[in-house]
Amino acid sequence: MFKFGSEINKNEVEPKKSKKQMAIAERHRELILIAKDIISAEGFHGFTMDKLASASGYSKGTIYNHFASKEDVIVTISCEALKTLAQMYRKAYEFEGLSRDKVVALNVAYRIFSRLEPVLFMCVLTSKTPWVVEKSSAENIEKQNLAEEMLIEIADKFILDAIDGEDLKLAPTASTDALIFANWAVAFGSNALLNNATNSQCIERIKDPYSVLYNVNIVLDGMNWQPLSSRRDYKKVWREVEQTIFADETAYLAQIGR
Amino acid sequence: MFKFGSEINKNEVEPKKSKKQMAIAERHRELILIAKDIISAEGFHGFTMDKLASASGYSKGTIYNHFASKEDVIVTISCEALKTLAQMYRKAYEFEGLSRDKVVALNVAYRIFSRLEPVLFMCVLTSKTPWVVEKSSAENIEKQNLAEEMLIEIADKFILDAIDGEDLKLAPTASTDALIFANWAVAFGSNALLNNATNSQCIERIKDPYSVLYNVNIVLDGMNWQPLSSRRDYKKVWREVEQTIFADETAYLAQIGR
DNA sequence: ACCTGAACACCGTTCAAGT
DNA sequence: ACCTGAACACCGTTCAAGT
Repeated sequence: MFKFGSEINKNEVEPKKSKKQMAIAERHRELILIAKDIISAEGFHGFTMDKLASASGYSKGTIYNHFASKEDVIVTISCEALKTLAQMYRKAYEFEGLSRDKVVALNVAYRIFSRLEPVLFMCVLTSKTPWVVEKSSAENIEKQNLAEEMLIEIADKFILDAIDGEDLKLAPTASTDALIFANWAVAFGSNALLNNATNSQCIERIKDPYSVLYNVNIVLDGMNWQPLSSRRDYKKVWREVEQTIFADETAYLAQIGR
Repeated sequence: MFKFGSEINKNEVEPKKSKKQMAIAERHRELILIAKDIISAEGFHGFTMDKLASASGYSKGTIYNHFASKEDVIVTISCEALKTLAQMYRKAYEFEGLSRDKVVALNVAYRIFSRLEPVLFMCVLTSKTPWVVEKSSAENIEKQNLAEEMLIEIADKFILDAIDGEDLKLAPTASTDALIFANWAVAFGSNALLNNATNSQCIERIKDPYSVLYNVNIVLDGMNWQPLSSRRDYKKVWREVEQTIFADETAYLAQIGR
């Protein structure tokens, strides 16, 4: 099972740290987890810097040594969320199957992530909002971009493999970036709209578990990524992915009924 | 030229109002416009209820007679934004051309809207965020849903026409809702990611004016909406739409360089 | 019935003093 | 060098008093 936080700061290139620095890094990890818990329990409005201070046992001054502002905490969580997502993408890449099956696995990963960790997903969404962007440090926004780049790099592998295996042909005017962007846009859009599905009827009617797959199929068919959805049962692939590489997560989600 | 606010409250079904009620409705319109201006000038953090009060000349108590909370103001702006967008969609529907050309027009409308009125677009995006949802009145969220339904209703016409004209075949397992959702997801996702394009490289490389069209083409090709993008120059259609029905808006955007 | 603005409570942020 | 928490400023929200 993927656990948010297990990797926080671990994969950063930071040569030889002093004991002090190690302790600070450890505290950083701790604070992010506590912040996430507060948001889970009390919502974004219930999350205050005071609560983060008292729940962690550190003073407010120390909290502000770690984060430039309240919004900075959200961006930091979002960064870590993207790293967790990257791990899941890497696992999706390991799925044994056709190149297009792997993309299905990628989208299963994204969908599971957004349901398994709604708060993290919301932090990512909220980080795209002026309310957060306006007040977060340039340095942290840069980190966020790097985390996004990392995801794009992984996504690139899926596409390059497909081109290598001749399941996909790049139009002379297109680039892999364009394809990644199309995928990203539809995945981000679908999940953002679905997770917020308050009670809009259109979305209500569409809330079946495969609606994301449906959108993905349209996009991949549009790219002419072989085999087309008319010639292969990608619902079955979706289920296979859920039951093999993401079996634990799927079982857990079924158990808590989300 | 589409002007946000010109239609505020005008198309609501509200039978015979007293003079007092008319005045209140008028003030409502006024407040929304002022709120938007403050956000434009000073950002979402610069927007405070105090400023809305003093800029409008009304007391805070009166402001709170109109809006349940600060977040409620954002949702209200978002609602009105969706109504403005609906007008633009209706105009796109009038574009003379193939059924698929009209969908291109729809997406030109959306793209123009998001550039012409970035603040409104951000209000729509921000309204999908827990920060706002948590604190807005149920009644207002309902209004937001109705505004979305209205957009969906318009979008439905584009699809039904295409089915009528046999440019598009509905798969037995699919529904028009599913197609609308796919379109909506890719449009929302593309524009959200593009408008926030801080400096992510993938997005940077892709920031040409037709990247939304590119995604739309993929989606419509995936639906097998005739004629396919390989058989028709939709860039040309996109430009035609810009230069005919949205000529004023396009000229204005070029002038201010956005 | 509607409007007002002083008053309140809460929370983000800072910084002088402490270790 | 890092930590503390009292103090400050600001802002969302309310409500008794006024018209």
